[in-house]
Amino acid sequence: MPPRATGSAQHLFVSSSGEALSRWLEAFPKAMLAKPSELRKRSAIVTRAGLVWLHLDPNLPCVEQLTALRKKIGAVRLIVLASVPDNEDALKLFSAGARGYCNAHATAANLKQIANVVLADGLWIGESLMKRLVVATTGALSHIATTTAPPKASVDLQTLTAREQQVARAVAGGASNKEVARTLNITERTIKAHVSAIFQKLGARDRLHLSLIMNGHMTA
Amino acid sequence: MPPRATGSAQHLFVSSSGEALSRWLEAFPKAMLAKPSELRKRSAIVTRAGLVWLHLDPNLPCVEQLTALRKKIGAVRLIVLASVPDNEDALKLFSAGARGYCNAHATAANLKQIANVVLADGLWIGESLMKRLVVATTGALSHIATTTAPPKASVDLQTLTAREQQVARAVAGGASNKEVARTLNITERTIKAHVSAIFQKLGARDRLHLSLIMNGHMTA
DNA sequence: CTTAGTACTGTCCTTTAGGACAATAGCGGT
DNA sequence: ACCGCTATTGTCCTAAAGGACAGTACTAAG
Repeated sequence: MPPRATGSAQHLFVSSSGEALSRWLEAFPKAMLAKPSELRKRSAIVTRAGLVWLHLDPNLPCVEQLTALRKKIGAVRLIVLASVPDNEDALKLFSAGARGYCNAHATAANLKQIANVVLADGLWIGESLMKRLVVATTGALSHIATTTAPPKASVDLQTLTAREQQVARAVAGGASNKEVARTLNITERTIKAHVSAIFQKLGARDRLHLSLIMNGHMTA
Repeated sequence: MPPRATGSAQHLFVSSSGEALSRWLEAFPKAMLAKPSELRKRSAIVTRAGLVWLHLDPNLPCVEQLTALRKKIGAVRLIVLASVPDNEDALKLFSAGARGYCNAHATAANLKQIANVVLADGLWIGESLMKRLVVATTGALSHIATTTAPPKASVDLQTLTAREQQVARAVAGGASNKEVARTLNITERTIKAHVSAIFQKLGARDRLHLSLIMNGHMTA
């Protein structure tokens, strides 16, 4: 069976606030919204061809939220959106049947990518968690210092020009536009231009997201 | 970036016998074949846009086969094909950096599906293993999670109050003040107060620095 | 020569961030 | 009851950030 296209799938966003982040609707304009409390019985809102996105309430235990939701909607593919991502939570949620776990502030492009993976019966694990899994045994089995080297190289910085990469590194490292401008001996305005281009190419919405992306805490 | 199509990706099958099962070539006619012994240096045969399929030799320890291969080909997406699938092995291999694990006798359609998932940065886990994850409460994965020491040795988050830690993690994860306010159901002004306190305590000068500090990219 | 890409700079404008200064309310300990 | 810590919110203000348009100059490829 060919993987279904993202666009044709039904999407249901479940959030305790009942409202969606703009990026969600940007990714899936025809998505439905609901509060956990609104989902009474086994409402067959979402079929097997769709996805359910659960936006975690940070004030409640995560696993309980998921299991409660599954009792109502049944065994559909479920992706968890966390405003405050946490690796421990992620593992529990996967054990509880989640097929994906990601930052609630992920970009629209990111959400689509995740949807594609999960719709194809894949599992989506964030970069950070994946890295911990990798480090887990490579560190335990052998104390080869090879793990120290590559914390980066996680994004296609290839799409950035040399100058843009230079700026991107500085910004991701915590420099302000003014600082970058001084060190490169060009105008702050120019830095802004580069930064905007970088955002565009990498799909970051601000410098903090850029930092997260370049440091492997978020997929571009 | 849109997920690459399966057909356009490079595929390299690594098998100790040096020959491929017919299904592999049926799925990817243009795939390359190689023995592990033939791959000497860091041959850049397969780029980031491709996939490497490692057919495990049942007579050798699986993790070693994978790590040996990774030393030669670098950090590419790698899928393990096992003639005799084993859940224990699968977990180890995922920890060692595999992005997929499946039966070597999988159908061509299956292989394509797996390729799609992994090429979209997803993770492929077999049905059996997935079931175990769902059932497991204190399985190997959670063991890894708890035993894997924080690779960043978090800062003195102790100095932060519970609420501040909550806010700090959200901010460090890329959320704006407004977003944090909404998820916590309090005013943006209050978030600012917390954020200012966090900066004070951790010695961060802005939210990006806070992110760097909390993610272990900065020692402060 | 023309076209595309890159680097650089400008102005105008809106939104966010973050600090300064201050206030109210709850909670636990002495 | 008083004190200290925490959570909450307020206003005023300055400085960054980031988008919207736009324009010039240089270079490499066609």
